[in-house]
Amino acid sequence: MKETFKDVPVETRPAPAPPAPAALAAKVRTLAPTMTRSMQRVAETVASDPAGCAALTVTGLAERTGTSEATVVRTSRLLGYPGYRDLRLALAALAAQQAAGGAPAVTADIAVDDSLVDVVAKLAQEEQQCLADTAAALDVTQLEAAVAALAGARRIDVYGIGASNLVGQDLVQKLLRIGLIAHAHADPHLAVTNAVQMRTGDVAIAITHSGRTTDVIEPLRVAFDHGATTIAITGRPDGDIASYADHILTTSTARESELRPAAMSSRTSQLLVVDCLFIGVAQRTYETAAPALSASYEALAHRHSPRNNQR
Amino acid sequence: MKETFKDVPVETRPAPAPPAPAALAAKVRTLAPTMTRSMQRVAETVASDPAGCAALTVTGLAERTGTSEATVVRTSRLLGYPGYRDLRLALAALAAQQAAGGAPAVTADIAVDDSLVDVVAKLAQEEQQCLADTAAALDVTQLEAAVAALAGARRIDVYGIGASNLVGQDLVQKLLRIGLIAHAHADPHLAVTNAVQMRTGDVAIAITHSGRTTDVIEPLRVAFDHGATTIAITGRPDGDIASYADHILTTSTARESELRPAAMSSRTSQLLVVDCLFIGVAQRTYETAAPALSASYEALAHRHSPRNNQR
DNA sequence: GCGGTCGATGAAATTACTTTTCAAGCGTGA
DNA sequence: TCACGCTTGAAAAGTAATTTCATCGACCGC
Repeated sequence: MKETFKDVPVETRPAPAPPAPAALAAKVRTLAPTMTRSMQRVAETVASDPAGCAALTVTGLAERTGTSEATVVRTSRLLGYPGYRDLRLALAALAAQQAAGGAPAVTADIAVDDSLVDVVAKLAQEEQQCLADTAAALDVTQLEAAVAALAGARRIDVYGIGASNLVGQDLVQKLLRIGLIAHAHADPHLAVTNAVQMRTGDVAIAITHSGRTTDVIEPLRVAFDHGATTIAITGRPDGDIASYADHILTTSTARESELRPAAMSSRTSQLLVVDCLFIGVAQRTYETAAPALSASYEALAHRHSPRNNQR
Repeated sequence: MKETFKDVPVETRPAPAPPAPAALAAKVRTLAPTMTRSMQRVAETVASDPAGCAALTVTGLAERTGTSEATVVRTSRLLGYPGYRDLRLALAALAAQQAAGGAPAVTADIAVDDSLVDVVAKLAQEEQQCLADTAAALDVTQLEAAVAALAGARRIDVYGIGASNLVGQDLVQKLLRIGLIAHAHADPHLAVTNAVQMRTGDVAIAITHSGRTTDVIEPLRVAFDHGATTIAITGRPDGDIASYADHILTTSTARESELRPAAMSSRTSQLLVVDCLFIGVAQRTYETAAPALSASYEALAHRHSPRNNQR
């Protein structure tokens, strides 16, 4: 593990510094005059194409520069490294830095003629931003209240339409896993019909990005009127839905473009909120949640083909 | 753009993928389950301290991880590098990138007694990481092929169970919006029944995190046998499902804790992949997709309560 | 101009590191 | 319990890096 501190050769240069990472080009220029011709060739090659040289062995680089291995090693020493091996590592690092610096953050909208590589990068970037925004904007007090209500709920109904319905189903799947009684409703009529049954001690959750989806507001209102605790997960805390929600969890809204419907970012945001709700509830009902979680995991085991899988 | 040709003749690896620079952490997590214990130790060490490991020789790293040189080399291979030497270079590059990027990203597991503030922060952080990992590890070539298949598909069937089913539904909702014919199947029997109808020109997509969910593999196999183009979205590209998939899109795997089932990160990852697929398809069918998108938006307008709505 | 000295240089020897091989160990399922 | 197969590290084999050393050529004094 110790580094080789072999006799520092003739090294009269002022290079007591640890091997430089990015200052390599500068060092080459500084030291060039003191170098012999062959060494200059090596140094120059290395400085002009770090990435390419990093892929080469001593022999390879010697060949490419038309010199010998010994010369390459000597040059490495002169540049401040213990040997070529270390110069090579520094070269790889430098190349990575250059590559990273060269690729500026992608913030532009996704365009029709973007390459798939760009699409992947931009989508990931935007969804990450969306998560960060959501986390920052989430009102923990409201979340706390919502979690408390859920943890003690006799029955939980979730209303959502379209993409929001999927989020609702996700939440319901999770809640069921920890032994709570939850239902997701997609059909507005059935949702209202069921909402009539809700009463104090029950919890109704409405998920709507716009905060104005009547098909979702209506059942929440009914549940609210019947005394259930109501929670709204929406991007518009000032929307119509606010009137009937005891607790409001705000999701973030990213700008949407033609190709990127708002559904995408709202979904990401909603899912984070839903996950937070779930974890919060699981924490508060840990005594029953933990065994329920492992039980549901066990129950699924036979659904997988048996394979060698040590873990 | 110049590559070293020296390793071309060897090529015993079925992995034409060039060793990834930044996707290393993601790769470690994705492949961790398939690794043996000692290899996991090595992979973990390497992923958690690239800079430190880059300074070590095989022997040094073997010592540090309490394993042997052979194991280190084996791990390097598994991660997609020709040998340790190249892994080391990648490590140096990664360290440089990290140093430049700055963000160290501390991620502790979510604990039972974490406050909700912590829960929100940790969840957001983990899901962001998951997105970044997925984007880094996604094989764009495979994605390209999958998009091409979808864009020209006569009919698209999506198979998924549980949380993966929701992802499938999300994809289907989006595809329907741009005028494609898509169905999501949750019932395994119906899925197989429908899969029998598939033929050349149709596309079947299976979504399973484990890659071993028989209820999902079976319909994909049937569709595959009937000549449909098959796509697998899975966290285990080496799973059973690979045999019946023309194109494999790999999702990333975050470590799961008791409170945070794998379903959470796999869902995030799957959704990103699905979004990429969708955008890709929308780009390629822009002529028809754009009007379809605005049409579906218009159609929903009356479902919202009329309100002053600036946007 | 000639011989000597000295630095530069690469070939070859040496050493350090990497990779491969192989047999022992260990868990698993019959 | 045994046999099988996978995991694993020790050591052999191989490869790359470093050092040594002899050669070469240039410069300089004689």
